[in-house]
Amino acid sequence: MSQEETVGELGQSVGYVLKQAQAALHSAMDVVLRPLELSVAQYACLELLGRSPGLSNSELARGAFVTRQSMNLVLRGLQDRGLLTRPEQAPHGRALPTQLTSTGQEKLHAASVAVRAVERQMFSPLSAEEQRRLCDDLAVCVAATPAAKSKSQ
Amino acid sequence: MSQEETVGELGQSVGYVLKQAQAALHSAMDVVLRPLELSVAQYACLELLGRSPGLSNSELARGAFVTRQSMNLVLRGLQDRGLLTRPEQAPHGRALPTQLTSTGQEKLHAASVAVRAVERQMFSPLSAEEQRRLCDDLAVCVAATPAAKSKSQ
DNA sequence: CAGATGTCAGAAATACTGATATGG
DNA sequence: CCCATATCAGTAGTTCTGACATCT
Repeated sequence: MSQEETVGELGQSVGYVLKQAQAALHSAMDVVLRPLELSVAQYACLELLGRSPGLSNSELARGAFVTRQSMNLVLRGLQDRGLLTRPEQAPHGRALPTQLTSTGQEKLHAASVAVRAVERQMFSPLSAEEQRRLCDDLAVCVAATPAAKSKSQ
Repeated sequence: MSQEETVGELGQSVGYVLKQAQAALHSAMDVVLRPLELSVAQYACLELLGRSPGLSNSELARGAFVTRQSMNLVLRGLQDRGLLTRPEQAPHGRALPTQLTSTGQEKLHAASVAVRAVERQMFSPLSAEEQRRLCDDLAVCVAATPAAKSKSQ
C-alpha cells in the first residue's frame, strides 16, 4: 500500500484527499527547504514577512497556522540567525513589527524559488485556469467551514 | 486580520489555500470530535479500520499521515480503552492485524456522523459534481508531487 | 471594562533519528 | 542479502492549557 493509493473507499472523501494533498505538499517542501536549513514553518514566516513587512508575532502565527508560542520560537531562531529584526520597544501597543534583514531577503528568495518549483510541478496536471478554479473552490469552502477558535489565541 | 483573510498576495498561491483549507477542516473536526474524547489522529485510525479491517500499525500510519511511532501510541490508547484489539502473535510475518471491537464500531459511527456533517457543511458551496471534480483534481496533483520518503518509515 | 498582544510555564502529543530484532 | 515490520530510546519541535501583564 503506497502513499498514493487510497484506503478502502476513503479516496472518495474530499476531506481525506485534501489532507493527502496537503501532506504531499508539506513533504515536498520539506525536502527542498532542508538544504537551505529552513523548516516549513520558518519558510512560511519569511514568506509572510516578504509579502507583508512589519507583521507582529500573533499575525504571523495566524498566517502560518501555528500557535503564538510556536511562532515566537520560530522568530527567535530566525532572529538569532540574523534573518530578521524586531524592535526592542513596541512603537504602538504591544505588537513588535518584524522586518527581514538583507540576509533574510536573500534566504527567502532562494527558498521561494525552490518552493515555487515544487508547487509548479505538483499542480502541473492542471491548466492555469483549472488551478485558478481549484484555488477559488478551496477558498469558498474555507469560508463555509464552521469557524473554530484560532490556535494563535 | 482574521483567519479567513489572506495575507499580502498569498491568497493567490494554490499551496497556501490548500494549507488553509486543510487547517480549517482539521480545526472543525477537532471541535466535533472533542466531545467524543477523540483526537483527529484517533478518529483517522478508527475510520481506516472501519473501512479496511485488519490493517497493521505501519499501514495505519501511512493512511493517517503520521509516523509509525505516533500511530503505535494511538493504537495503544485506543486498545486500552477497549475500542480495538490486536493479536498477541503475528499470524503472518510481523504485522499485527488490528480489529475494531463492537464498542469501537459504535464510537466510530458516532464520530463518522459528526465528521461527515462537518465535511458536508464545508463543501456545501460546491455541487456534487464540483466536489467530485475538486477531489479528482487534488488526486492527480498528489500523483504529480515529487515523492518524499514516507514518514512512517 | 473588553479585547488583542507578548510572554512564561508545565503537560501532552507528535516528529525525527537511530538502533535492534524478526520474518518473507 | 534486501526489505518491511514491530519495537524501543533519546532528542527536539509543536500543541495545549492556563496564567499574567501591558496597551488600546
